[in-house]
Amino acid sequence: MKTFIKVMKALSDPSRVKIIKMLQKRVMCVCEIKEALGVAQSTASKHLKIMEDAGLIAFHKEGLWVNYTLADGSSSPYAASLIGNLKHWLEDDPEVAGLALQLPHIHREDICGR
Amino acid sequence: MKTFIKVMKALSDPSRVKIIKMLQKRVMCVCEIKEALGVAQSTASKHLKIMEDAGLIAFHKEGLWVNYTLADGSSSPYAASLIGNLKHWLEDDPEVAGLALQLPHIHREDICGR
DNA sequence: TCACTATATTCCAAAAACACGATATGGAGG
DNA sequence: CCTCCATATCGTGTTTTTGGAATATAGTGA
Repeated sequence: MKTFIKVMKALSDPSRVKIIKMLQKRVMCVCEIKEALGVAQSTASKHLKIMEDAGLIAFHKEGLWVNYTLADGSSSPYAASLIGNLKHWLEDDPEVAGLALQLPHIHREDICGR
Repeated sequence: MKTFIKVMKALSDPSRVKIIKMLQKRVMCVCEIKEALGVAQSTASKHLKIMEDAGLIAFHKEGLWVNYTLADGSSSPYAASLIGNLKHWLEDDPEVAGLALQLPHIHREDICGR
């Protein structure tokens, strides 16, 4: 029950759902996510931790950068199923569509080294 | 997005998930649910309203009783999908299994007219 | 209409979620 | 070893969620 609740809670916040939808398009680092969502860096980082605890996303470090990706689903069947559903879900949502449009113009090099 | 978040929030509480699991077995009225969960009547009623708003459950009145059932899924595709998944999910959860065992011994006539 | 009963709603206090700024951590390069 | 930078964590104030008691509502039968 606890692991299930954790996944549901993780998907109960619009910012976190938007992160999932962005990660469907490509790998992202924390500062790119913070930029896309327009939130503080600490806020982005915390959202990512919550979703990682739930088994929704994974990361691998590459020097100073931390690249976040969708989880492969091996850690939580609930997460795996929801990730699958979210492939089609919310594709027509205006906020999600807007993010998809600006995503190609967000590059980590332009954001962090400032 | 809002309707999706509503469904996720509705399923982010253990008591509400337990209600879904019980409604998979049979129709229940508010006082039966309150008894099974061991919560106040107002609490049970509020949980039910949240899930009804999310399109997860439905009710029809029968005199003073209000019978709650799982929704048919016509009001929310997200709810429909999750309800489908929850048919198999959490079947082995100890709390859910315990509820399933005591469910046959809970009758509205024994609870309310007291 | 009046009393009774199952449920809904309101009110309030406690707990959790959330966001931000500030600080800590840890890898990379000199 | 020291500095720099991307990210993580901490501390704090604010908002949302939660649960129960008390009250309101609505259906029923007399």
